[in-house]
Amino acid sequence: MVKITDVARRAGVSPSTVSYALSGKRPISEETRQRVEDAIRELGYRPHAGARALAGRRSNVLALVVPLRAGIHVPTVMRFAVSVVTTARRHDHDVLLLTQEEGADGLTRVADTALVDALIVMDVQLDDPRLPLLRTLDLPTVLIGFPASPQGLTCVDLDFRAAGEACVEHLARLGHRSVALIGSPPEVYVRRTAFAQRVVQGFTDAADRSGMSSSVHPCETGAAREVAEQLLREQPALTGVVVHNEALLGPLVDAFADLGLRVPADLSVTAICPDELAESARVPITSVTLPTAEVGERAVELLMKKLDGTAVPESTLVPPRMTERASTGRRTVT
Amino acid sequence: MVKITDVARRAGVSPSTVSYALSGKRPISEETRQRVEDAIRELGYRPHAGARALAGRRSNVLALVVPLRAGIHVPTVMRFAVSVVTTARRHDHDVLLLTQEEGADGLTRVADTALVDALIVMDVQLDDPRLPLLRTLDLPTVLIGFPASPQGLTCVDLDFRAAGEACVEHLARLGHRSVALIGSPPEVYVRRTAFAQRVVQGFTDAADRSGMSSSVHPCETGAAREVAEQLLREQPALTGVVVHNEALLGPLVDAFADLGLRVPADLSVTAICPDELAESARVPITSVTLPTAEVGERAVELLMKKLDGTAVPESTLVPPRMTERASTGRRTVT
DNA sequence: ATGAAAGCGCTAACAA
DNA sequence: TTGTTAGCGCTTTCAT
Repeated sequence: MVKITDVARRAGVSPSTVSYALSGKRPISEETRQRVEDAIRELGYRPHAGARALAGRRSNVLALVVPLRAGIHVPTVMRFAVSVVTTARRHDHDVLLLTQEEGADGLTRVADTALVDALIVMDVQLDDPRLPLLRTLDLPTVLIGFPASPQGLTCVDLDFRAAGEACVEHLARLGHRSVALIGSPPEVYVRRTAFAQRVVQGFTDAADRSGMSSSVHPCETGAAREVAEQLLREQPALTGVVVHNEALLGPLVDAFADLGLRVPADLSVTAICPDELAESARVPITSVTLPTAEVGERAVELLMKKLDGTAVPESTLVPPRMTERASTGRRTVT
Repeated sequence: MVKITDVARRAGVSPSTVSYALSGKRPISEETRQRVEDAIRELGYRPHAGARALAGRRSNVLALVVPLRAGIHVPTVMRFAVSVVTTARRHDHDVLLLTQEEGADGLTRVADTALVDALIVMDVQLDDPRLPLLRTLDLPTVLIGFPASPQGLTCVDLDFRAAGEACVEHLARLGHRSVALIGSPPEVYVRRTAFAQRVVQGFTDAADRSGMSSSVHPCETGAAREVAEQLLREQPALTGVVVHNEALLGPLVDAFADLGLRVPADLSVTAICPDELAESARVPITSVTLPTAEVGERAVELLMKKLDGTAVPESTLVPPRMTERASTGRRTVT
């Protein structure tokens, strides 16, 4: 194994000079820098990660904690992970993969052993049990998602409020006057995450601003047919719906068809969901996507700032991006 | 930060005794071991990973290289990754996530910097460009999948040959006498991976052994209808098919339905694919699953053996596991 | 602009 | 069974 002293000898300089040439932490004359670089290349030198971590108190590794629970959209998680790895590499960091299964212990472990020097935690819940730990751990951390009290933490997520608004505004532009939101199952609103409520806020505010009539329906998986019937019964003027429920999107579109409603001729449908899903419905759905790659990138960049001591905002909301597909059209007055 | 000398002082022993108590690499009297353990617990000591890696020449981290290319089944990759992480943790190792994108350079990097001390490489191709490197790298490595020349490498995968056989034998037991294999696109057989040919071998051999008439059809994505029609035309006695083509499974079942063939009444369908896919077809498909979790587990265990110098077999074939669903039934003689 | 040298926290000879 | 000690390969004061 070739080490820093080998490089130093070959370049005719001291080890510290090699180290500084590598880190740029002190000025090196152009000439020495060149000699050092040559020596490094000729010998194929690569600094030993462990030695670096020990002496430099930085492992250049960050941990990514991925969720396992049922109901998670696996391709989304994977894309997020890939984006984190790619971005981390651009910043000369590697990524250690942790599963949620290890829980809080896993976090203390990698922190205490100095295996990693920063943390990205996905799928943060409103009352996430890891929060107290994360607050005391004093490892730079970025959360994906917003807990109930995000004070003192750094959180990133899609701007779900704006996503709700975007859907409504899209429908408004198409002339629709009466809209409904098909939301997540009731327990999601109560227990889990903040994003469901945010969508509702955005949806309702935008509808009010546009003077549209609107209704909101938290909705169980499997209840597609019931909800579709209920909508027709209770809101006969309805011509636009926003679906924020991955499991229900397909079945709902099917149910509308069964009830003789053509999409988009009779009913325009928008959704907040992974593009993949929107594309694979029987009618491709106009949707606001979860900008996985962008969120991953932002998370890593925030972490890098924190690592070099820069202050970062507590909350980062990634703006929604809407893709128009076949499921929305102008309101046809009959 | 509490370090080994702190523990040693508190327990009234030398640092090396603490180290040995931790590693078990030399006998420690029951009494000292107890004192050391107490001290560790009281102080909340955790060994510094970098220091360990430097002094012990072992990072206790292994790298997992995941594929990115289109056509890969993302949930399968993710499940595999989770299984690798879980198993690695059981063996006191962590997992560094690398993307295929980094290519061979990524492998040299983590090897040369001693960041990891073993490698798991997924999605190995017949003529994988990383093979020469992997052979010279002299890092313990396990490949998922089989290259053209696996000599000197350690490979794990589903036993695709047995999978092909299992499907045919299942159909044979149900009384079917004429079967067809719908395979991957032609280029897969030529270019990519060994598993496609293996399925064909297993399929053909088993059909021959049972005295069944059989045919094999490499098949492009999107050609479902054509293939279905061709099968009916050329093999009128056909009552059983084996599908080894993830993209085609659903469309094919649809095509059979369109052509008036009831599954399983007129035609029994089996597949080799992720369970997820088999379950979500319009008729749940009897299938041989890719035993992701088991392959991940085996890969890690092989690596652990290699790490402590035990010889391991070059090739590990995980036996297929068949799940009977609604798409297969007894041949009905008409 | 560069060098010398003291650690970083741990492991593993070597000694006893 | 335990202790002493010399590194592991790098970073970073402190000097010059």
